[in-house]
Amino acid sequence: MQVEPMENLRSGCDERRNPVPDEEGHPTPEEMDLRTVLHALSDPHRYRVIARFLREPDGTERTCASFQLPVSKSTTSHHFKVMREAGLLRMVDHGNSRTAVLRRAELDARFPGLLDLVSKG
Amino acid sequence: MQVEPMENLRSGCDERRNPVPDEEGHPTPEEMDLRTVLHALSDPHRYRVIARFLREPDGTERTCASFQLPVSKSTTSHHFKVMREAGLLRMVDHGNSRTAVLRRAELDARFPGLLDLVSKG
DNA sequence: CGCGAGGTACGATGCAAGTAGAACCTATGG
DNA sequence: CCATAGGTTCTACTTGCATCGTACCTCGCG
Repeated sequence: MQVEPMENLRSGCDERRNPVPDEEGHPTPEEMDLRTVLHALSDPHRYRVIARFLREPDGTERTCASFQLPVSKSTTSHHFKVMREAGLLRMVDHGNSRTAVLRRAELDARFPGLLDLVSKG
Repeated sequence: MQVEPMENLRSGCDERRNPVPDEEGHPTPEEMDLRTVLHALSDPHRYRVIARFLREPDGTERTCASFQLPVSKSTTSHHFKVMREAGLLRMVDHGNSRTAVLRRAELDARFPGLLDLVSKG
């Protein structure tokens, strides 16, 4: 149950098994709303997830369960849905499980400095 | 009975810079918490107030009522209290009324880039 | 001196959001 | 082929928060 890096580097049209990312509720950078992102980050559990992603190399994939949030499985899923719909995370289907990836480059381009604030926290 | 007679600090009505931040519940930059600030900004009304401040010259003072938020007087006061306690605004006593000032320089130093995001919004 | 304007404090209320349990889904692996 | 792991969805509960009305405060001004 360890985290495999998998080297999922989104270079150009890198698509694993998920041809259309937007169909799963991922907003494009233009669709991202700052207030929605701020609200997503204002929750302690979600903030912690993003902060932890920021301490790891770019492109790191992690399962929702690997964060071991002190909440139930369904609540964890809810929080990841909020972050996904805000544009913070991208969910990648891996068959058996799904992993989350911080949309770092897109967020840095859309909201410059925001992730830096979180990483400095 | 419920109102503590805090010492009256205004020796001059046109006193702009308040040298003592903590007396009225203003956090120091070190006391500011990013999550608290993000939560304060995630509300549409509060976001609008900050965004409007950012369109005006630095140091601009405005009364709470001047924003004409589509909410009641007590709700407006509540929102300004949230922003004040988060560190976004500084309330300045002017005897008859009070004005709010965006703590721009302090926020820029404490959370670099945050206000820029709001102004680009 | 009382009145009004601008704000704050408090209690109540209604809705949004966090939370959990249970049922369900999908792919992997024995 | 079923058991299991990891996630999602549904429903329900509960907490938090925005909202409002009311009461009250503090000036400044008739």
